[in-house]
Amino acid sequence: MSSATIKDVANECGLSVATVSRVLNNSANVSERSAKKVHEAIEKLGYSPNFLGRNLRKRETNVILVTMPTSEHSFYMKIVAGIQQYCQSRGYDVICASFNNSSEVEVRQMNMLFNRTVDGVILLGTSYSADTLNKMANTYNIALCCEGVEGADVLTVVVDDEQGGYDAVKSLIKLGHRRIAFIGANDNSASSSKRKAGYLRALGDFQLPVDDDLICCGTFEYEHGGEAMEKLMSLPEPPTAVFCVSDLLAISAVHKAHEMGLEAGKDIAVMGFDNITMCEMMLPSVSTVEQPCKEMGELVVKKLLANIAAVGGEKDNKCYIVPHRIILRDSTFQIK
Amino acid sequence: MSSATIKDVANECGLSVATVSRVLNNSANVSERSAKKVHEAIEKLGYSPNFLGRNLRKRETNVILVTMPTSEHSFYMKIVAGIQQYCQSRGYDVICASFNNSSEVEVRQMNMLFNRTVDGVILLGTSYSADTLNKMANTYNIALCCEGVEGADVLTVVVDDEQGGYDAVKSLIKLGHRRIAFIGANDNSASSSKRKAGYLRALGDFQLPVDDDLICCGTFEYEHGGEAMEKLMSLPEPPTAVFCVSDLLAISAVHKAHEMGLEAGKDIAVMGFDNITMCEMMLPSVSTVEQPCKEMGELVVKKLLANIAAVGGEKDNKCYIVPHRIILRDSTFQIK
DNA sequence: TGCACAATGTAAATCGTTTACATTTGTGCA
DNA sequence: TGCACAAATGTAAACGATTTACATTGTGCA
Repeated sequence: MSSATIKDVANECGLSVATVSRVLNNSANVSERSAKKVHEAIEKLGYSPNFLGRNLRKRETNVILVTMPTSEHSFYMKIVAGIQQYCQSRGYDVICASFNNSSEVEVRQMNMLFNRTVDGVILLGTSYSADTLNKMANTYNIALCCEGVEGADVLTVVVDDEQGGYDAVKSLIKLGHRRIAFIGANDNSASSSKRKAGYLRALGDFQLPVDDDLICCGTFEYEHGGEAMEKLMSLPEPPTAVFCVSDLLAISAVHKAHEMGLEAGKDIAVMGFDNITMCEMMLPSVSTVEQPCKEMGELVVKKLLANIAAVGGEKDNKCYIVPHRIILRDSTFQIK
Repeated sequence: MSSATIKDVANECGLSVATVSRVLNNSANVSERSAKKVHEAIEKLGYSPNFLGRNLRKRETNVILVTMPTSEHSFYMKIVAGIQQYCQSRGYDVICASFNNSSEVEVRQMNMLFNRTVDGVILLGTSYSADTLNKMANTYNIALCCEGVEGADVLTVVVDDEQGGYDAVKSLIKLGHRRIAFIGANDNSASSSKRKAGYLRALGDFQLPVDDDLICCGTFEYEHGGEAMEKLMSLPEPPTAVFCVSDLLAISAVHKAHEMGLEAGKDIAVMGFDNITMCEMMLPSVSTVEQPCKEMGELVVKKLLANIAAVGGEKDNKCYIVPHRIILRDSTFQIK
């Protein structure tokens, strides 16, 4: 538990630092006898290599930064778990940083990429424009996950949000619902606006009318779900089902319904998106469109590390679509 | 957005590297005119100092590592938010890493401290023994938060768990409950065992009998809450209230009660600990003992940074107690 | 003019590691 | 035995910044 250097190890075992370094990096051309001596010295001194020195020389850090708008959504942490798992097996470390929805803080954090504190960044949502992202991707290794940016030719891993929205609404229709509301963020969010497009396409496919009163666009904040729900259920002809673009909004809607004396899963069907852990814990449990968080995290970091390893070569800037899945629980029900 | 070096900056503004460095480090004896020129050059080149080079020389990294048993509990992320906020204002960065309840991974992560990749570590729960922690604290800067370790003379920030348990149970007693159960982890967890001690003291103070059938020790896992609840409510004489050592366990208990046809807040009172965001979102909302997460995070990192700054001096290894607060919501009720 | 002092430059050392290149050692074969 | 060649090891520069001793220049004031 000390701070021995490679020099100390070299002295201890009577070899040069170069040889010690070679042993450390499993390079060829080291005799077994020397390797053994080095390992003994390392053991004895409790030596572990200093990352700063190593990385300064190697011009890489083996650290991946994950940035997110807020760290308090368990959805993000699920993705981080997937990223971490894959990184662990590849000798990379993961830094998480949330920029609290402040683009100023986000810029500050991205400096870690520019000054080579980290080898790559995965953005779980961003305030950067497609243009800026494209420029960054030229020089540095970045990737988007969960939340794509229209027009950004950057490595991206997302579910098919439009299809997810479509499938969610279709499943409500299959349950007999005809008057289905939408609660989402505004169209600045790519994911929200695509899920809305899916909602509209499903209505169209099943010859259901689009009623603007049933479409509530606002933010991803918890409060918006309840406010929208209150408005919806006070309509002369309220919906029998609500599709929300996030589980948090759905839970807020369930909550507000309860306050209004309505029971989700009986008086009103509520469907979310993401499948955060809370969905199962809620009473009633919340139906949703599952995003395979862990798999998304693993995939995005796998591709990102491949880009980092591809020194001179062409980088992968494709958009990967991972499969979503409808999960019906107690907050939705069949209309008789 | 390039990777200019301090040399490039020096060339750009026609000054020497030394002067640029002096400006960067706010050292005295630099004319305003030069400082201005340097800043302009920095601006123009988009320069930011290479973290590795700087910190290798300065023997510090300005990074704090926060380790936790799992990243998927929002409770931890609330504390991290507090830590981050304070660090941001002090020019420190925060790394989060969860060791997934594996002491092997935890050891691996702590290497970041030993090889000087980070300046200090805050442990939100640990598998290290008091002995090992004490040894570490001799050479390195570490702190415990939320979960203390008995016998560890290490900087610590916690609530008074015993008193928290006491107050929770006392508040249930004040609501008229006489038969109160306990759901907790086993006594390896300092926090759980202290909260249990508080539970027992409260029963004693109010002359209520201790019934071993009402004491369910297991783990912090979600499942344990439900299992314990099932056992409790199947007793010949079931409790009218349950105190759980975490909100997650409480929510699990509420859930199981529901499955058994019992309504928390009406048929059985349930009280948790922590005040995670989910408490307010649940139906019924969950009564709890609040831990001031953000304040705890700020306090622990403030003290840790002070220790880091105190180069030669004596380190602060005190245990700071922050105030908890009882919050009564819908999952508890007055017995008539 | 000359002295003191502030501002700046020069250049080397340093942090811990990796690595290109140089050197030594060892082995097999003629 | 001696030579060639490979294997093993050593040497020293490099990575990018900071720090420092020392040298130089410029400025104001007595």
